[in-house]
Amino acid sequence: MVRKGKSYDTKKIITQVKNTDLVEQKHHQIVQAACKLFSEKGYHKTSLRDISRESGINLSYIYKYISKKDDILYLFYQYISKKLTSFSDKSDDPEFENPVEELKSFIRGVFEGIRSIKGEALTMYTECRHLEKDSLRIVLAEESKTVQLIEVLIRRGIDQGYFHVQDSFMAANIISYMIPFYPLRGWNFRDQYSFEQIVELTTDFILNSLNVKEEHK
Amino acid sequence: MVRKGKSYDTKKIITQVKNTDLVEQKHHQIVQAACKLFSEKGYHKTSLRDISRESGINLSYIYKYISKKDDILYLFYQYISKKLTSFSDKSDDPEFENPVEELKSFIRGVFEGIRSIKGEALTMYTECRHLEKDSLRIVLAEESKTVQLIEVLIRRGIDQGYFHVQDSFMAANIISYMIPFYPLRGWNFRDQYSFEQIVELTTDFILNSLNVKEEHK
Amino acid sequence: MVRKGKSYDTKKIITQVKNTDLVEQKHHQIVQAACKLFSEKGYHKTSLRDISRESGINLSYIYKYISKKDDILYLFYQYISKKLTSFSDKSDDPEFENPVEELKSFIRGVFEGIRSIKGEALTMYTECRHLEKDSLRIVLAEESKTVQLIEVLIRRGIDQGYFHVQDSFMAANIISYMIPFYPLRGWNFRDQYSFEQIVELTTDFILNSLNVKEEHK
Amino acid sequence: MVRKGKSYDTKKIITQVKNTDLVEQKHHQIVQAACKLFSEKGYHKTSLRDISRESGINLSYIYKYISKKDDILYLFYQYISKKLTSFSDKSDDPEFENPVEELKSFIRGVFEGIRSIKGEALTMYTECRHLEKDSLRIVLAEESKTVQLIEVLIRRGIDQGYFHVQDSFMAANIISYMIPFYPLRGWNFRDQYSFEQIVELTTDFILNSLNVKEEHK
DNA sequence: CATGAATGAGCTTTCATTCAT
DNA sequence: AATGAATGAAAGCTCATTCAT
Repeated sequence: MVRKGKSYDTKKIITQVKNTDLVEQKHHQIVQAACKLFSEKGYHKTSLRDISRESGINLSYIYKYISKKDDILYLFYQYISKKLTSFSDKSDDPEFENPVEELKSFIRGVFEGIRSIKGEALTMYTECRHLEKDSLRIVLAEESKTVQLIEVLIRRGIDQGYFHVQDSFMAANIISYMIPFYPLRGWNFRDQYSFEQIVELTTDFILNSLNVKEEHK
Repeated sequence: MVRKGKSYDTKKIITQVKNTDLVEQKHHQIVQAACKLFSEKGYHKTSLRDISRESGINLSYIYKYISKKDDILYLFYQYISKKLTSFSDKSDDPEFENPVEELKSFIRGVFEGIRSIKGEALTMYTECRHLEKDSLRIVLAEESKTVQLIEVLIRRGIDQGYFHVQDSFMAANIISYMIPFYPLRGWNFRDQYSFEQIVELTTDFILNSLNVKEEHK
Repeated sequence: MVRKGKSYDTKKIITQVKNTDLVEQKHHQIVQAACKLFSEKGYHKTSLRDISRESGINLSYIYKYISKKDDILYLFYQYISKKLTSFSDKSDDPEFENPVEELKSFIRGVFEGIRSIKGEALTMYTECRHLEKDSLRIVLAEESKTVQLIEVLIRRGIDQGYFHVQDSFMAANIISYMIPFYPLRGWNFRDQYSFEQIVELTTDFILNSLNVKEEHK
Repeated sequence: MVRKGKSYDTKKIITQVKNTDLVEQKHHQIVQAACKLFSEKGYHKTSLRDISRESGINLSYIYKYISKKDDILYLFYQYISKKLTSFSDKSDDPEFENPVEELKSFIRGVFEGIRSIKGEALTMYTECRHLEKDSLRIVLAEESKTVQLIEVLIRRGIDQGYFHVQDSFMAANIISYMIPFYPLRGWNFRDQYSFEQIVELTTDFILNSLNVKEEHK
């Protein structure tokens, strides 16, 4: 039951500079600065002057590569989204023994990935409501894709008799919602568990919820 | 294993007016306005002028009851926190048949509660990082209390043989993390499931994860 | 043939301060500054900082009394318009011997008036195209009124046999167009004629154009 | 009484490129763009970027042909001035029956001419005060020439007994001031008169003011 | 001859906050 | 207790202009 088949377009940011390579490079510089600053003080408290200073690009010149501040937030999201997607996209990986293994690998992958960008991830989940309508839709669509990916995996697991759940789509939603658990809730237990333990416990929690038999874990 | 024994102090907001009743009343007015405005446009885009207008309290006069804008964010959190706590605090409820029933009732309670303040809840989870260090610590401590509450419940369930989990504290953390699932992720499925269904499916997911036997559900 | 009977509304400038007297006083201060600065360097080259400095009103505070820079241009026009109207409005004057005398008095009145605000008058005729649509309409309507006033005078003159022209409305337009002749073209002859001479010669020119007989002049 | 014998120098715009033909060609391109843009939004609201885009000349490259933005305004004036002059310069025309006919033809000529460049004409009269001192002097000198031309015509008419005025120079000034009557005041009657009517009525007005006898009109 | 990269200065506007009454 | 007047600082954005190739 894979729902939603919308086309997930990417919004093009209007730049005055045509040279695509350059644009990409500058955008990268800007995003790097944004990552740091947004993580430190959030989107609203980060001024374009801050970004200019941090990125080393002259304030007015930044406007050759974006057309408004909001574009930077979107750029930031694009960048983080891509990273997140790369963590969960294991299409090129070796075949898995079974869906349980695959899910475990998936969870570990995204947890490790998201841990590597902890600050940014927090920012991401925290500032997304300030995206413009357009950008927000695109970002959410991206998230939707992850949910679909998980659902496919779950359905396969169900078909093969490993998972037992009432509703694969809702399960997928919940699991995808678990992804930023570590950066968002870490503060409450980070000093009591190692990262390894957290992954393990969370994975166990999820597998249980999918009614995976003990012997398949 | 109930960890953390910190004293959860409440930060006193420095006011120029001493009459406690009055302070409380004005704070209430301010928070009411804040709730509406923060939900609409977020903390940063809400100006004190907006709050003054919405609350009907003269702009300068507001400063008799707070000392900086951040105080209002904190006030807002205090208010929402209390609401959230009230949803989960069932100490005065009738005895439950068993921990499973109790957990189910708890989940339903908080889901319904949080649904009733959807806008504010979203704001809460989204703007909390902009609290000042002090305020943030207090708010997080409040959250911690909920986790503890859940953990107690889980441990009771384990003792009575209903739940089977490796680590009750982590389980409690995850479950508490699930609380704002509905307002935060609703956008992806709100049009496909009724609220009832969502509660049911989520509950089922959680009970599974706690290895509740089918006959006890 | 008095055409155009539109209602000439005045646009209210949106201020945050309610006290009408104060608003009027501050507006006056602002306009005084604007008069000077606009005359010196025109509307666009005058910054709000300039106006703040010149008027002695704090930059941000100015915005309590206007809502955008354009408002100041409009305020300036209102002010000058009123002055101009006062020059041409001789309704309270003693009865004139005949329309010729009345016209002569009118011309002298506006010439003297406009001369007294020379700098501003120039600015007025020069920057009006930068008014917003709304404001422009109002200002032009004001001008229209002057034309009507003149037309009435001419028609009376025609009826009484003093003037002889094909089209009173067009004549009125031309005469009204002559009003800023002195400030706009003065540069070409100001050093060769006294103000008196200019008034006299222009008046003569106009009376001729209306075919006033030599004995009536 | 032809006064003013100043030498009407043309200000040379300092260009980095020496090739005169090229300079002229580029200047032409620039002016074409300026005409359009100034008419649309005025001098100050037109940026060099706009001009670059409209003219198709690279922004930095424009600076090889001018040295500051003001130069473009001056270029614009030169261009329009030349056009205006061409409208009034009928030296190569067939001989006229008499000065009345000549004046009538002159008026019609400039009215038609100015009508053909209405937008630019309005801009011209509206933005001229923003010219730099130097440029302004030159432009005004150019206008002075027109006045002289008219004065010569009037004096001839006086000598031949067609016109009767006190002061030919002032009359010439007034008539020259009438030239932009149509573009500047058109808004007040353009929908009530045809262009033909306006020319006719204005001409009549002027002839009257010069005391031309009815039989000579 | 022609272009893209880059900059400094400045503009309008908004805001949190304080002062005086 | 309550209000209106007033301010300094900064934000987002645009522009004329220059540099380097």
